[in-house]
Amino acid sequence: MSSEETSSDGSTRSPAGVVRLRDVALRAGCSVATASRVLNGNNKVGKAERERVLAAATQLGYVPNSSARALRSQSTRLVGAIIPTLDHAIYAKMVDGLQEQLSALGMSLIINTSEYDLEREKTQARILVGRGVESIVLVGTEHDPDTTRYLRDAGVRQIYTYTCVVDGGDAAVGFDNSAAGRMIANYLRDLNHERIAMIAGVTKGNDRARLRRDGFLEGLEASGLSAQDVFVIEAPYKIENGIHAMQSLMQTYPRPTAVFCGSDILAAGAVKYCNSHGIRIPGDVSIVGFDDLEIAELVDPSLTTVHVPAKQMGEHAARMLSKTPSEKSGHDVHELQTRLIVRESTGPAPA
Amino acid sequence: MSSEETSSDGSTRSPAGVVRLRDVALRAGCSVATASRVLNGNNKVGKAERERVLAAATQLGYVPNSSARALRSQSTRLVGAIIPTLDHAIYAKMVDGLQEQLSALGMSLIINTSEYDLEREKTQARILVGRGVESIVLVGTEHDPDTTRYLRDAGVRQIYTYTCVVDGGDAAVGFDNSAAGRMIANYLRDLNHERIAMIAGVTKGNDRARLRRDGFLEGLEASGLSAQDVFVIEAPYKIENGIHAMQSLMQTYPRPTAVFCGSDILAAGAVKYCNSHGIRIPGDVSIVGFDDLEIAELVDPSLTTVHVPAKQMGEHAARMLSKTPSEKSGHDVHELQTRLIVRESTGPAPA
DNA sequence: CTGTTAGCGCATTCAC
DNA sequence: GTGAATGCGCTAACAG
Repeated sequence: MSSEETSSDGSTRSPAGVVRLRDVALRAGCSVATASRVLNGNNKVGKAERERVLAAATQLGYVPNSSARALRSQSTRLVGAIIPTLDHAIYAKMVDGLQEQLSALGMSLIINTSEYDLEREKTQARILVGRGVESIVLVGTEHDPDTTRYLRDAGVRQIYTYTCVVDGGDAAVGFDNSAAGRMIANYLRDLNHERIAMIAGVTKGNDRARLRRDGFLEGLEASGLSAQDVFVIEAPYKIENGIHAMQSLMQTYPRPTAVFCGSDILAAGAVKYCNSHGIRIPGDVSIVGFDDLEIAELVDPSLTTVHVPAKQMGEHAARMLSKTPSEKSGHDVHELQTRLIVRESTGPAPA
Repeated sequence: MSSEETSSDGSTRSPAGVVRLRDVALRAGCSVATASRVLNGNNKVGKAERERVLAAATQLGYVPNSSARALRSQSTRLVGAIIPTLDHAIYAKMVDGLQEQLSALGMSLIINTSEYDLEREKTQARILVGRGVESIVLVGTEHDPDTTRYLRDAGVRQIYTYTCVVDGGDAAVGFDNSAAGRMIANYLRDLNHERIAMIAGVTKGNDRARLRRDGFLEGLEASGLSAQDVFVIEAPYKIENGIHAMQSLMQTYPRPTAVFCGSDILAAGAVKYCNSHGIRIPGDVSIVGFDDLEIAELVDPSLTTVHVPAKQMGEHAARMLSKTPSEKSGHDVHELQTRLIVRESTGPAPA
């Protein structure tokens, strides 16, 4: 049995009605090679021939088979991204920007989620390599050494995001988490807070959370406060965790007068706890978030937080990817600026 | 020049360090055909041979080249999704669930965004077909006829989400937007509200927004209220739009005592407006949202809203995709249940 | 400028 | 059961 059918107009088509390059060439009266050249913008083709090919392609609605193209040319224009989860606006925004730019640059994006698990990340990386991605966008600098090595061996470019540290990767676009932490430390100290606590994200396998915390503690030390006295609770980025962590903190003695949260999500939970327990913000306690998500403006009082340009980060990563690595000599780091957004949730330490 | 290198152990590898099936076969001491059979679960292979192949594959870290596999087998195990934007939790959650299940089922996901533009959606669909996706997940039932026809001609399955209406598609997983609208109408009427308004999403090109509105108006009519008297404002799902729309509504006379918002985002804006203008919720006005996002619980007062099982929707879509269409006779619709979540933002109409 | 030729890596038919 | 041979659709080298 033949896998082809001969339709009434004499052309030969695949069963699914998919138009192949051969069909275009047939209609244009040239060889597939010529048709291929035209469709790939190769200049060395006669004007008349070129026009006929273009016309045929349009009329037939030709769409190149990217599997074949990829197999042959070793170029897929495919990029992969492995992020912790899409169910967190800070990552969804980044991916949104990444996708948008990539699409404009003629590349496609395959996404996978790791659920903050470096093991899972490794598995997903292998899958993406199998899919033929030429680059891979990862979150943060900390990864399983196997992952990094594997990707390097496979010739896949690694772009780290939300960080400025390239380490084993090829490029990074993000911001200085440690400096952001220090900035908050200074801000709270300038408001005369002395009893300060932090609700951090889980630092295991998460360098962003760790650097934020460390930078914060460093900043406090530098201002004459002992980091020993700073109570730090770690919790996954969920509202309930913010609530419970704040509850724990409010039961310590002496109570902190300021709490820095590693994410607006945690901060929103903290605010919720205070509101429902008669703890005034910022009268009794000041709360600082991180990320500047929509919720920062919606909670009452609105959150003082650190703005993270997530979408721009994704867009910039896409642009980095569109450049061939050779254009860039060695490691390529692009630092974006975070900035403190002062709203209603912070104030001077109570007298 | 050869494109291969002979490494010290005598095996032949591609320059990029990628392991091919040939390498596995070589190490296992069999032909590529046998290796292929083993790796594809073909039964007709001797036990000893099978074990050796499996071992070799593991040791070498073999990952099949999916371009080659796709080209040969005409099966890519690739699915595409076109959603309005990732910068809206309701879609990000769905994609999160979709991706997770797809990954577990050995399929990969390419995402594209349309920004609520049906023209853009058409373009993205062509790109995805070129990428070889076997199915495509779309949001809603309303699409450019060209898109629908094109996908059908290309043999690509269309799964619609957030809706129960298949129309030109092959399957749908979602909920009854119209029924949800009616449910809210009944709920507000039971609370004795008579002056009722709505802040809807943009209905052009968005059947979900339109059905929600129409169902709501139908429900009000059925309860004896004239839809003529119901003021409806349309606005994109942005907080500021919720603020401005609420401002407009509060300047009408007589003021509505209840406002149904087509999204929690709009509702959150509405709440924010009221809070900053001394309008009591629900004392002066009741507000109902839609989606049940995290913000619904964070705003003060917390939002009465309609719960939409976005993540489950994505998960279910993935499962539908894993079944071959032939297993399902014709159109396949899966309806998920929405439910009313009553919180603090609603109460009886003021006397 | 254009056509002919030769694979990319893999699954699969056909012999054995 | 197993291996050799074939070609999926396309691009790139090589002739002409």
